[in-house]
Amino acid sequence: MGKQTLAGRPPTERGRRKRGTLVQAAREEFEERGFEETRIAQITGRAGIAYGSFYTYFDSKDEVFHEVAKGVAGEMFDAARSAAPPGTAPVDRIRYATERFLAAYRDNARIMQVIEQVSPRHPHFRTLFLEIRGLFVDRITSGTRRLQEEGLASADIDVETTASMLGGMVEHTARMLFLYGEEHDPEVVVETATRLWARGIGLEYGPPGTGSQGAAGQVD
Amino acid sequence: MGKQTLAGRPPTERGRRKRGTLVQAAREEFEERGFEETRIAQITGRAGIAYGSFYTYFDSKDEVFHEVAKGVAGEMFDAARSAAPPGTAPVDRIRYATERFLAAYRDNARIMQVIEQVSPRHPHFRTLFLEIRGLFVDRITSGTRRLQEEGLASADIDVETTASMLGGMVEHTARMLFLYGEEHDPEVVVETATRLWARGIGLEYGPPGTGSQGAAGQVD
Amino acid sequence: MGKQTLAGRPPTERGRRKRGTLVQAAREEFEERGFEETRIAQITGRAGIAYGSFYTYFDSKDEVFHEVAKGVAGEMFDAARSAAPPGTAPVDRIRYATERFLAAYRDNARIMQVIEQVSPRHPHFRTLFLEIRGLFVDRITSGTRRLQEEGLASADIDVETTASMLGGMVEHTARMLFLYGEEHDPEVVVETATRLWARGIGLEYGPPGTGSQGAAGQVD
Amino acid sequence: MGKQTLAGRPPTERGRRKRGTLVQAAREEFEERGFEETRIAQITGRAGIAYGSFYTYFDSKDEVFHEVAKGVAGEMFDAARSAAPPGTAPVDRIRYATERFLAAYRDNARIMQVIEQVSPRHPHFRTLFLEIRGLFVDRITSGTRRLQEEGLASADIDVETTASMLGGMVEHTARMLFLYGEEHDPEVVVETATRLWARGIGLEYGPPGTGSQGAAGQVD
DNA sequence: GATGAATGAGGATTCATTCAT
DNA sequence: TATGAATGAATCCTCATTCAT
Repeated sequence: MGKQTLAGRPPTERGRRKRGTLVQAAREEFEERGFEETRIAQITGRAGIAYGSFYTYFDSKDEVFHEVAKGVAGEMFDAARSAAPPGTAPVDRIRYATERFLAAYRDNARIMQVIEQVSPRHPHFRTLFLEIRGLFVDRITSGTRRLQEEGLASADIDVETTASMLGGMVEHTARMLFLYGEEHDPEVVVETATRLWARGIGLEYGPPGTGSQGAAGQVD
Repeated sequence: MGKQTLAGRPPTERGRRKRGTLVQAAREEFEERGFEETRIAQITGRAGIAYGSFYTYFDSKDEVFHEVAKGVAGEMFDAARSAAPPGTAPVDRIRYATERFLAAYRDNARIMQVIEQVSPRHPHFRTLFLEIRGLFVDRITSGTRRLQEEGLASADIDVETTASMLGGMVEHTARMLFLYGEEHDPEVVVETATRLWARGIGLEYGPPGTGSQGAAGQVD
Repeated sequence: MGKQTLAGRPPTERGRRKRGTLVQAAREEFEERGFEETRIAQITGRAGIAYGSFYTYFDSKDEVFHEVAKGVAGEMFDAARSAAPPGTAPVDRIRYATERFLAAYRDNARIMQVIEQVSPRHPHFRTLFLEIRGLFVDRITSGTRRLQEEGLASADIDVETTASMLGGMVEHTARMLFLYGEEHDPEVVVETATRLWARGIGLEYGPPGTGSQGAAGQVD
Repeated sequence: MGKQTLAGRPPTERGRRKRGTLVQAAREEFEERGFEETRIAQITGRAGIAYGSFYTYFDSKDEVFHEVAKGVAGEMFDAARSAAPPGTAPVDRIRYATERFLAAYRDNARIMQVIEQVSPRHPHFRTLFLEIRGLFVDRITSGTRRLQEEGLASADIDVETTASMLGGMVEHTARMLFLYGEEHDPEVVVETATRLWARGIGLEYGPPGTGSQGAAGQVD
């Protein structure tokens, strides 16, 4: 990939815009039909660009997909890094993280699914997919460790496994909500997740605003 | 589908056997390569049957896949229905259900993933996939309701949402374990899941064999 | 090349015939348009076979070309091996070899040219091309050596170089005749070639039938 | 061809230089890859000129090739016209012509081959190719005629055919040497060619410097 | 004039399905 | 029924040429 195409960094502003249009169009097509079923002609058609021009900006279908996936990873990473303001109570931190994750997933669920579909046969995407997930789980892991140190979370749990499962719980819920149209009251989902998470690690759960604990703990 | 082929119920014993061989071969190929990447020639090759004979038993590639999926659904349904013996303590029932689910998923994870891959564009498989999942969630729902009635589980939780999330938690864990090779001690996984589940619904969690409650409750 | 196509040895008689038809059609198209300009559709069209069926017999355009070239090489090798009957006088042997070569080249000139065209970028064909030529030159070399031993040909010539040049002379003449339509009386060409060849290696040249020497020498 | 582009005669000095650069770059690319495989982008890349500018100087890929071929023809024509100094002995003239031809061919062999490759489907190049060759053969023809008139060469040979074959012999040798890497001692090649040529037309052959004849004859 | 992006026809190959034996 | 060859639509990618800056 790369050759003499602009693949990567087009010099002109106009080129950059056009490339962006293609990436967006590609993302939408991939979301609607999956990677294999998406035709170059559909992408260029949606972008309002000539067929051949696709290859001015990308060397192959794989390459646009890489680009799309890169963007998604960026968005998800940003979401994973966002933390509640200092001084927030532990349970509220959990609630905050859950809301954040669900919001990020809502916008990216479809394309994440396509990335996952592709991943079994494309190690690169498999890795990317696991990295996105890993970042979330790591946040939960370190947050939980801190709560243990502060004596707020149970000391006898396997933090890694617990974090993996709690993260998975929220992720799976996001999938059911945004990919399979399972219907739940969003508020209830957040509260249920927060309760299961908090109680699961031994925190006293209280509904939003209760501030049932001091402001000491941190989820991430 | 159907035409004048035997698609469905071949009359002779020999035909039935051949059909079964094809379904098994198809399942293996689908697991290894996904639906799109699997070629009819690979299926017949693996089954040791002539290329053209495939169409004696099935009208299309879609049809074998239906057949494969039907089998998987059956296995998963059986697993979902299995319950701990009467008199088992609630936490042990949860543990039992978790173990059962993980075991069933281990054997079917790859093909389940393919079914899921196909589901966005094939309503039939989407439905099937949701039914399999729904059955598990329903078991959890009714089990939890019973525990509430017995005063063992928290009364203030949204049972449907909670069941969906707990089921999702275990399912997601199974995916990570069996599809993405995440490594966890199986015992720890089961115990962590059981703890999160039990505590989440307000049960007192105790390690296996503790029998921390009377034998009254039922998870399913 | 080879995969699961019949590439090489089709089992049924009917298949073999069809394959042969394709090879012949391909040869004709290659002769008319060269390798690059020949389209699969032209080959199948000429053969009266469906487009896709081409790939039942060959894995690629390259492969038919290999097949065609193999046939040509066989014909040329046969021509190179043919020798005048024992007892033929040296000059008559030269005349015989020249006639034989020209006849063989006449039938294969066009396709030989295509093989040559392709050879710069396809080592396989380059080798094949050089082997065909090499065989002719070797025959001349050994024939000339024998004549030297018998004291009929000059002893002071570099046999290898001489053979290469005499062979090239006849080959080049064949090219001009059959590829570029240069017009010469065939009889005159053969006589001129024979004279230049004979005199060049120091033989006494006499017109056909003269039998100017005893029956001792051998060109090959 | 022609339109309103400068195709042909760019007015400014700078334009002429640029055009020349392109022709040279084109020649090198054609030599390395052949006509079909050469891309406009490769030519402009090598020339260090913008892609689009190619069409400022030429109307098409064919046109640069014409230009390249024209240059080659010029060089070859010059070589063909060069003759040994007056007073050189016939055999030395032959030797001289052979050396000249080989030297000219060495520098142009690759591009000549490309011209030949293209010629079957481009009458223009076919003609050009035949003209280059024709010029050499004509020189040989007239030289031989003169030797016949002087009683030095056999009177009973068909001069046209003989000239064609002798020219072809040297040309073919050049091809083997410069295109196919056949290895021969250059001195031996020249001597062998000279001997075959001289003896073939009935001249007494003597090694270089021998000056076996008076200085009367002329090869061209 | 110079530049390099835009255009779209063209072509090799794949493969589910059909069909003749 | 069994077999495997036949079919041809479908798709990705290439690249000479055109054209807007």
